[in-house]
Amino acid sequence: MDWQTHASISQRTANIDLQPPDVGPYGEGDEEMVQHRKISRGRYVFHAGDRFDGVYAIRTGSFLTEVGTESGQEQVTCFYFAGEVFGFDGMQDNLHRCSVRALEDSEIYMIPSSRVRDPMSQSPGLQRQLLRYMSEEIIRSHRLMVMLGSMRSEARLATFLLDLSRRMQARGYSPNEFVLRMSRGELASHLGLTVETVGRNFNRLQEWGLVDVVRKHVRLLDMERLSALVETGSGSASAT
Amino acid sequence: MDWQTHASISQRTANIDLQPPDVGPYGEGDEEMVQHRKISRGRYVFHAGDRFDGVYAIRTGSFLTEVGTESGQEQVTCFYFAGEVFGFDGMQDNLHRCSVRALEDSEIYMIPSSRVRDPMSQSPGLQRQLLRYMSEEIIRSHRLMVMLGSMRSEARLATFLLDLSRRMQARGYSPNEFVLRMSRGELASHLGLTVETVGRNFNRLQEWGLVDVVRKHVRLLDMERLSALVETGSGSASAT
DNA sequence: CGTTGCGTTGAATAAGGTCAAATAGAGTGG
DNA sequence: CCACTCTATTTGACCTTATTCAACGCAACG
Repeated sequence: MDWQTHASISQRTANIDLQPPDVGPYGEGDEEMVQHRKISRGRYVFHAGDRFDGVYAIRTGSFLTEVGTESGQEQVTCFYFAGEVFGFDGMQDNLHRCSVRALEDSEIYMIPSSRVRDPMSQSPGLQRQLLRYMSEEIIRSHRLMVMLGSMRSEARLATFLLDLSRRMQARGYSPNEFVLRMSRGELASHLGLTVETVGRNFNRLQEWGLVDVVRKHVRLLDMERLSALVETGSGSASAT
Repeated sequence: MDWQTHASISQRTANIDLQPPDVGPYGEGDEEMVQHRKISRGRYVFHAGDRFDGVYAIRTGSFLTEVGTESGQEQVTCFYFAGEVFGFDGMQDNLHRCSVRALEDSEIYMIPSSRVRDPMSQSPGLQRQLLRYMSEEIIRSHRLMVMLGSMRSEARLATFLLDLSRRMQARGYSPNEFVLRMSRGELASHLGLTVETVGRNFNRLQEWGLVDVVRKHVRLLDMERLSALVETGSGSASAT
């Protein structure tokens, strides 16, 4: 393991900051023991079954979590991007229940379990931030459940694109134009669809003039109608 | 609001205890400020949009959370039973994002946000317990996403029944025989299916000899094959 | 070039949804 | 206790949607 210890985390990349205009994930005081690590594309941060050592904050890059369906195949549950934090699933009983894989060459910090767990050894800032991130993850998964449960395929894809757009904007990037870091297969798994259906739906959204898709490059042309599609479930009908 | 203040929480009901054989949700020391409240069937603990005041531990009864799909209809995301804790979704920005409704006459404790958030004002026991519950909720929602994403209807129902069985057992009840607290409609919403499909699948599982269902009363006859159904997705084929 | 991994396209199929009607309980008042 | 009502649940016929399975296209790369 190529862990390094850093005295400061102030070197984190420019336009990437945490969503809440707050303290940052590491408190202000003692950053001595925060560890820093590079992960190259396709490599795992941890696997399901691994011991929980701490949670991870993404400095650059992006990741996905997959959960084994016990019948062999893995399903993608979440994506995480720079500035976000993952690994909370291991706190239940010191064992990770999902695997986390890098979608591209990335850099992360680990916040050791001792600092996560022991209220005395941590700054109030860190404590509050972690609770916020966990809460956010719970909210997001509730939303995803609604999506998977009651929406049809185009609406699922539209929801995903809008969520991505929001997160991109929060990170200081354009909300209208971005590059998908994941493959069609990973996306399909995440949305609970097949690759074919995802592809066909990209086509359909393009035909309707809502998006412009070239391979992994996506441009959102009509956020208005994209949102309407999510809410009403209606297709090409103009819902202004 | 019919809140009452109790000096002790030792009066909690007999065979209901927290899953981890641990300290209990309130630490050991200062229980002075833990508040106790009755909620009758159909009433809400809080609605989406309400201010976050704290998290809630269930003393008796059961609850469900619903999330609005912005197109009017609500979808059931989770069920909670005695001994479990809910309300973490509000910690993100002091606003609840889902509503929680009592499935039967129930009793809950509130743990105020001040005690949840401020690491200095709380016992280490409470702190660790809350993190555990949040972690558990994250794990559970990942499982649910897998279920909603990649399983077909019978497998979803089977998964739900097995999860329920596990939770019943954890609370000291029979894992093979229990009463569903929720309506078919609520269950269908939770599983991302229609009431008709849920009903038909109960029939199918009964025809296959896996369960015995009479209205809300459920008996699991063959956990073995029920699990196999989840894992393989195979139907009536004997998969021993 | 040929190969390999991804992504797209098309036709057939099956799973689940939709709609409408029948049935069964639970609650109410006589 | 019985009729009546209201709601929840079940059943059946039909239809929409997404999957399945197969073939094809297209870059990237040796």
